[in-house]
Amino acid sequence: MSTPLSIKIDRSSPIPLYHQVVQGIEGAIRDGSLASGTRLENEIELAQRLRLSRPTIRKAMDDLVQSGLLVRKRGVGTQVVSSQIRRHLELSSLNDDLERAGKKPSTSLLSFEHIPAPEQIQELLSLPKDVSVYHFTRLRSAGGSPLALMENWVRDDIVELDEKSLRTRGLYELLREAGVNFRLAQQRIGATIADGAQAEALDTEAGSALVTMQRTAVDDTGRNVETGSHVYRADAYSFEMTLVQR
Amino acid sequence: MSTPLSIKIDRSSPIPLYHQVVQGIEGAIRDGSLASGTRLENEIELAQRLRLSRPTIRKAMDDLVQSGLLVRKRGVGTQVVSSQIRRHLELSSLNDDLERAGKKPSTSLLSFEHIPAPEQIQELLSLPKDVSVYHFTRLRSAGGSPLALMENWVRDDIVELDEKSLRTRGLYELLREAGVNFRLAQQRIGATIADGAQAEALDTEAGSALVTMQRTAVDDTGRNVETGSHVYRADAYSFEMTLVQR
DNA sequence: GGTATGTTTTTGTCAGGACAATTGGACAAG
DNA sequence: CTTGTCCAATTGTCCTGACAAAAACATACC
Repeated sequence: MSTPLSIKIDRSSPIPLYHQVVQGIEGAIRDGSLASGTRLENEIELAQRLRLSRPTIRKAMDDLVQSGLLVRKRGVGTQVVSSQIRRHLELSSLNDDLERAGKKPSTSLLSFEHIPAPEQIQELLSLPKDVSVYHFTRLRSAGGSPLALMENWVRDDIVELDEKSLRTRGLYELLREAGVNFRLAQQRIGATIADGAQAEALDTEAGSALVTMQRTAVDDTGRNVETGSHVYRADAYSFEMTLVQR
Repeated sequence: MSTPLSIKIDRSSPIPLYHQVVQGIEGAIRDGSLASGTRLENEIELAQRLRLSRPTIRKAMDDLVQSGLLVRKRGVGTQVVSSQIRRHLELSSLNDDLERAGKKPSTSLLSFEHIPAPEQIQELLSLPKDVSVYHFTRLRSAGGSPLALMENWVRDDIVELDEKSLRTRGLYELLREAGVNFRLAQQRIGATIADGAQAEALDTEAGSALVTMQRTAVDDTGRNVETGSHVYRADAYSFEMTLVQR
């Protein structure tokens, strides 16, 4: 019944053992050797076969259940989840999404300023009084057609931004490079109707549907690094996510 | 520096110990005795004080980090995250806001049928050939004003539905009662503009913005139980979520 | 034939211990 | 004053072991 799983464990690797198991199972699911609905070996057997302890296996399983690839049931076993349901909603950026999809994103910088934080932004980012912000708007296109209009505020005591780097690189890429480790983001997704300016920028018509997204991102030290307000052409973008019952 | 935390552990309770710790810390954060940014005691100390093992404490912390209430850093400690973000996390949607404002949601059933599954639905739910579906549309209102138009398909080999119960009870309530344990849901959020029929049902104007959501839900045995397509008035609803970097 | 009642399988919870990796600060060296 | 080095604190990883709880299945009994 249970499918034997071939995973290589490299004990000299710097990658934690449990994560090697995660990668192994993830890979097996992706390349089809673990079909959806298959029952895995039980934890104890798997642990013995890989010469790992049961807690290590369980830690790996926990991660996979959390990311929605496996389903566990006491007394029954662990199954690969239905293949319709898959992946998503990581803390990623539009830029990452597009690159992953193999589309070449391009960005044009519509405005850029370095200013004292407006009151509302100061509150949103919980800024000390003396910290200023970068404020800029960008237009992101993929495959030649405009996709998103993005307005962002970034505190200036963490990273130094300039127009040139924003033209060529993604914001999250730049922040990560500056040593920012994102931990949390809070976002709200809604809808609106394109006004004249938005329609023109996005090469669509006033009155067409737009997806709106506001996001505030927090780094590992608890600072609110960035907040932004984005609009996407609804005919070209939607948010996909997998929710896991805990 | 670290704040001493008073949590009661009841070893005779059926609630797992680690979850009692989760509840305790959650409570302390919510009622303000653990202010945002506070550093917790370190894991070992906390474990000793509560007379629990470190793995148990860690399991609790894992859950709290996952749900976005805590942030950990090796060599440094564990902190309560910014209250700004937390506030958003609690008001999870405008719908909740409405409920909290004392406006009771109500539902009316607009259509109901029990039919063989259309091809597209059969595929979405991975249905065997002989399974039929319930197909119905509902209108959800809050405080007297319409909020959402919901169209759903449910496979008929898991639960028996009728018009009467759908008028008075929520769909998920009915499914849970029938013994369905949800584990996963995949959803897609986008935007559109209201057509004539939608506008009329939602008491708004054609051409106004709507938030769209398609969802497919999976139970603990891996079956796709339900799929639905909902539209919300954008001026009354948005999706709010907290993403956690893993 | 149907209904209890065990029995087995499997995941869930919990303990205690050991060492590794990272961070931040103190302190010394240049 | 800057840079490098070491140390202490703290979380991260991994192990062994044990028992509880739930589910599925087989068996015995009426």
